[in-house]
Amino acid sequence: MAITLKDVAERAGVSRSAVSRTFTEGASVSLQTRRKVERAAEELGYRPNALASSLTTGRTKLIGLISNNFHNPVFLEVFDLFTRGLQERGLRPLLVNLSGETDPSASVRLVRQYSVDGVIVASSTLPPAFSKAFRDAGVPVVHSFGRVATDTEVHVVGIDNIECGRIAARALLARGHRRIGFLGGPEGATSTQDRLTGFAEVVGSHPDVAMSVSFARAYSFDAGRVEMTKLLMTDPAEAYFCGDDVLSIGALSAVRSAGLRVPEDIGLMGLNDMEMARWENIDLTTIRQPIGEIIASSIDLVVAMLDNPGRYPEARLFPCRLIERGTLRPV
Amino acid sequence: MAITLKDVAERAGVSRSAVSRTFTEGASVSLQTRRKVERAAEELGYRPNALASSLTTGRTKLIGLISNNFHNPVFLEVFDLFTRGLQERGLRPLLVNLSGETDPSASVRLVRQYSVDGVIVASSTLPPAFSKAFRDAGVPVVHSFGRVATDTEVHVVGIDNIECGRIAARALLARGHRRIGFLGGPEGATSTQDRLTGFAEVVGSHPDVAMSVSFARAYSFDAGRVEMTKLLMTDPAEAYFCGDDVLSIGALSAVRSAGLRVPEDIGLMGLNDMEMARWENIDLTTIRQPIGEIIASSIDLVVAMLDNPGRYPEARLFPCRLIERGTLRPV
DNA sequence: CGCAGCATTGCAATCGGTTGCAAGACCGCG
DNA sequence: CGCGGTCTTGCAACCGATTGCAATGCTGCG
Repeated sequence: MAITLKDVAERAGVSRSAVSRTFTEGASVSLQTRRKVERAAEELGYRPNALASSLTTGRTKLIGLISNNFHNPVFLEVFDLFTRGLQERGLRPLLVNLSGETDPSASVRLVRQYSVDGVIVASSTLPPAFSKAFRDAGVPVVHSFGRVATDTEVHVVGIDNIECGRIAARALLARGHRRIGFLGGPEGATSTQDRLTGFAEVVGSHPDVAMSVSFARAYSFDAGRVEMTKLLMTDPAEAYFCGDDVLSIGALSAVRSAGLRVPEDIGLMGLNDMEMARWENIDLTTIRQPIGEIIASSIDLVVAMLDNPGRYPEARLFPCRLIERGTLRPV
Repeated sequence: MAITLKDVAERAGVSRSAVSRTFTEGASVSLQTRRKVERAAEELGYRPNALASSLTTGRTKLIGLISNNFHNPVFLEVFDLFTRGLQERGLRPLLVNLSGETDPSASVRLVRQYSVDGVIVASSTLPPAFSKAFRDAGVPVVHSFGRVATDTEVHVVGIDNIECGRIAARALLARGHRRIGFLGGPEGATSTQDRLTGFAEVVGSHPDVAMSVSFARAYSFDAGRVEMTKLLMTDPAEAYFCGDDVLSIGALSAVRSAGLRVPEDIGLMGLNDMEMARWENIDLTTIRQPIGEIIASSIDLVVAMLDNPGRYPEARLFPCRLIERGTLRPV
C-alpha cells in the first residue's frame, strides 16, 4: 500500500489536517509545522492521492481528450501539442478514441464516470452533436478544429474555413489558372462545405474562370488518389485546391502515376501544413493552419471554464496563410 | 452536482448499500430491489463515480500510456490500437508525453498521483530505466516495442530485432547484392544495435559480401535524408536496410533527388510497414512489425498483472516478415 | 407449528483526503 | 498585567462509493 496522509501525520507528530494544509497552496501553517511535515513526507516518499482529494474538492484535473482522427498524420502533432500543453498546466489528458462511434450519449457516459473537469473534442469530422452532448451533461467543453455554427452553443477554436476557401481561390487565380478545381473532403463535413462557399464566392466574381467541384470520401491518401484518378480520366482542371494535405498527397501520387508533372501539367494545393508537407519529395504548397495556436487557445479556454463554467460560448478563429512550395507554379 | 448513490437510494426507498450492490457484479440483491433501484437510477440518470469507488476498491481502471514518439506516424496507429483495445476492456488510457524528459522518477511522480492500475510504456527509444522506475514504484508495467534485456526485469513485448537484422540481410543477399549497407537509427538505441548484430552475423558468413554501416541521428525523415545524402557523396552500396520506414522514406527522397532510380540504382528496405509504406508513391519494401498483435498482447499482459502483480517478468517477441514492394529489385 | 438455513438488507466503518469551526497559542499595546 | 486580535491547530464531518457483520425475512422440512 502507498503512503497516506495519516502515515505522514503520525510520523511528523501532527494532525492529518496539518499535513493536508502544508500541501495545499495558501493554507495557514506555521513554518515549524511545515518543516516537520515536509521532512516526514520526504522520508516516507509521500505523494498526495489526486483522486482522493478530488472527492472533496470536486476537481480531478483530468481533461477528456476526445478524437476520432487516428489516421491522419497531422493528428499526431495535435496529440503531441495537447498532451504537452495540458501537462504543463498540471492537467492530465484522458484519451478517448471515438473512431466509428455514432452515439454521442454513449461517449458522454464513457467520460463522465471519470468526472473529468472538462473535455476537449479535437476533431474536424465529429458532428457538433458530440460536443453539445457534453455541454448538456454540464461538462465544460471546447471543440477544437470544429466548425463555427451561427448558433454558437459550445466553444469552438479553429480556422475560418470560408476565408480559407477564398485564400485558395485567390492563390490559384493569381497564378493565372482559369480552369480550377475544388477537391474537397467528405461532402457531408461542414468544414468542406464552408471552404467551398469561400472558394466559389471568389470564383463567382471572375466570369472567365471555370470551376469544377468534387469530393473525396475521406481525408485520406487513398481517397485523394482515387478521386484524382477519376478526375484525370475526363477533362481535368489546371489546378486543384484539396481539402487537406493528406488528400493532396494522394492526388499528387495519382497525377504522377498518370505520367503528368506537378505543377507544370496540374497544380495542387493542400490545407494544414503538416510536417510531411515539408518533405522534399512532397514539397506541397498548402494553406497553413496554425495548430499550435489553436491548441494553446483551446487549453486556455477549457482552463478558463473550470473557474467559470457558465461562461458564454465563444468562437476563436485563427488566420491561415499560404505556404508556397513546389506544387503550384509561381505567380 | 451529479447524481449520487444517495439520491438513488432515497428515490428507490432503499439503503445506499442496496444501490451499490445492484451495480456490482455478483452481489446479493433480490430481483425486486434490483428493479426498484434500476428504475430510480434510470429516471435520475445515475452513473457511478468511478473515482470514488476506486478509493475503496483500490482499482481505478486507469492505465498510463506513456510515450515519447510523437513525430513518427506509425505511432498514430499505435495510439489508435491502444486506446481502442483498452476501451474495449473498460480501461481508460491516461496519456503521458515524455518527449524531452530525461528523469525517470519525475515521470513516475507524474503518473503515480493518479493511482493508475498499470502502465504501458510504448516506445522504442525510451531507455529501460523508465520502465524500471515504474516497476520499482510497485506499478505493474509493460514495455511495448522495447528491447529484451538478458536480465528481464519488466515485461517486454516487441519483436526480435536480431532476427529482423538477419531477415534484412538475407533479403538483400537473395537479390544478388554484394555491397550492402546498414543505415540504422540513433546509434545509441538498443534496437539499432540488435538489428545490426543480426545483420552483421548473416553478412559475416558470406565472405564475398561487403557491408557498410552508418547511423541516422533519429527515426525521422530528415535524418534519413541527411544521412543518405552523405552516403551518396562517396561510394554508396547497392542496397540499404534502413532502421525504420520513415527513415527509409527520407533516404528514398535523397536518392531520387540525386537523380538516381530506386530500386535500379539503389535498393532500399525499411522496417515497420506503416500505413504510408503502402502509398503508391512510396511503395516501400519493408519488414512488417505486427503492431496489432504487439499491442493486443501488451494489453493482455497488463490486465493479467492487475490480478497478479507479482507475476514473473516475461518477454513476448513476435515474428516479422518481409513485405515485398517496389524499392528492392525482384529476387 | 417450530426451527434450521439461507438469502436479503441496512448499519456503520472505511478508503485518502479537505475544510468549517472552535479552541488554544501568541502577539502587541495600553 | 489584562485585553483584543491574529495565527495556528486539531476535531469531526464530509466527498461517493464499498463491504464485513449482524439483523431480518423467508423458505422448507420434520
